[in-house]
Amino acid sequence: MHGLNAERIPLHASSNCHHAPSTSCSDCRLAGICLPIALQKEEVVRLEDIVNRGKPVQKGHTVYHQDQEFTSVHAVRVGCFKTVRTTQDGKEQITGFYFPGEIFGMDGIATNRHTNSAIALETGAVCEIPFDRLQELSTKLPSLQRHFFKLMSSEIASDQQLITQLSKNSAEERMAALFLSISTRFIARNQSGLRFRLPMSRGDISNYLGLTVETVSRILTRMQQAKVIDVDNKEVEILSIEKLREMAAVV
Amino acid sequence: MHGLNAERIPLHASSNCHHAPSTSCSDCRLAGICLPIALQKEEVVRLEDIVNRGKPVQKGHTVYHQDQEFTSVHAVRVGCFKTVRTTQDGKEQITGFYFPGEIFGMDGIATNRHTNSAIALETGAVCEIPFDRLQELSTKLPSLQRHFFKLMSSEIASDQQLITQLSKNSAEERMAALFLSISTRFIARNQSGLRFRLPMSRGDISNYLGLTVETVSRILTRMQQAKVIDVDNKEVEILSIEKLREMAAVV
DNA sequence: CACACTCTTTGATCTAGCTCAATTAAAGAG
DNA sequence: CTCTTTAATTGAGCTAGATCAAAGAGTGTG
Repeated sequence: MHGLNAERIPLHASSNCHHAPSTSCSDCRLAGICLPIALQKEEVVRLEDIVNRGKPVQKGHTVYHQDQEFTSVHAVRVGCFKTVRTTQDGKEQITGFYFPGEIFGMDGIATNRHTNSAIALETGAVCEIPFDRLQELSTKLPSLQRHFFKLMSSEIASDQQLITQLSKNSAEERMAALFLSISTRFIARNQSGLRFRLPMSRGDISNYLGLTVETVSRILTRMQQAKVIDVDNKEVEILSIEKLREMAAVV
Repeated sequence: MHGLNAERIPLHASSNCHHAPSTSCSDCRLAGICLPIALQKEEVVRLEDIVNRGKPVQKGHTVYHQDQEFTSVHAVRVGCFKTVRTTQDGKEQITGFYFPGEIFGMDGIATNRHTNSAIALETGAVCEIPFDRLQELSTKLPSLQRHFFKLMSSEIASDQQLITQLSKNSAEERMAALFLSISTRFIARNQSGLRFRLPMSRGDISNYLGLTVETVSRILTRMQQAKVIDVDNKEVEILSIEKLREMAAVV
């Protein structure tokens, strides 16, 4: 990376750029889509108390490793992360991409060990939320408990959506659906849903969607020829969201 | 169905067959693998209080429909259930099979609507656990809260395992892994893990694994020729669990 | 207990997406 | 800025599993 991408970035809470991570949940610009969304002002203060805010993570570095002891869940502060599961015979499967405000790492709760590794797709930062303290706090703040149940349930729903995609949809449909999902998530953070930079490589996309890099590349050119999107390396412009929706044959 | 299968069945709590569902969680023969497992004796009593026990469900009937309001999670008492997600364009995907003692229906928590339908594969029964009361009770019984987080986390882990299977494994590997999983679950209920009756049709298996019926059928005959399993319609005998494990190339 | 389903198996063929191979473009490193 | 490495594209075949077709086995019904 020769320079910082204007969209993402700041690594130090001390930065005074308007995009800089805040030092508290209350005034974090992601409050509206992250954990605090479910809480009252005075409750957020108690949450802040247990959150370890804004740990920087370099591109390609892991937040936690598969099989490592599970202690915390994480919220994306800056950047984009992927969770990867490695099988006994060495195959790797990306199980999710996580954008700012989204929570990841809930896979380890059942066994107390992570079943995935979490890796930064670009230099970014995460907030760490120790799970035992979160659990304790949840018994006192029913809305937090409810929110967490919901979060895990959403994770289940989105995993099942991917299952359906992998099982029933064509390569083109999967790609269209992924672009729509990414677009939606940019919009949730008040960024353009029609023009954005993909944080992940072609390899990541193909792995996640159960395809090969070659197929992904070919479908991108095909979509470009069909004037559905315009792709220049990682820069994507959606030219026709309607066509994209048609292609996605939504799940 | 001309008669009752010796393995599953009894529909009325009043039955005095030793397989009959009990009228309380405490003396349910599934207590060791169902919800009560996480609780103290006196806590189970409070759980019993909110559980609506042993509702019978006829083969092919649904416990709840996709898009229907979510109010309860369910535990399998007798029989086997599948959860099915129907996409906007009419494709169906089975997202899970559930055996006695297992909990299903947690997909609806996030949106308050079910994202799946749950259908009985054979005549059976479920215990209904109203989620609002469960949530309330969870704030008072931390071990119940913890257990529920774990349950949802397991659901996430098993969905991600299926994702990996669909994305990276061959038809044969998927089938082997499914048989291993079913075997393990029979063992958990103190039934034979080497000889059992499949509760689901070839169509269900193929749908779940992202294959066609024809492929499933062909692989079954191939496995039989290789003396890995012996299949007679729905009756399965595992002849070599080692070979099966090799084939599964475990995820 | 015969009829009408539905489910399962088997065979023949086809194709979406994979594999292999080579080229071009981007990103770091010195 | 040049060099090296890694990522992305494009092309030419190949193959696992799909599709199409038909026969055989189960299951339930009047």
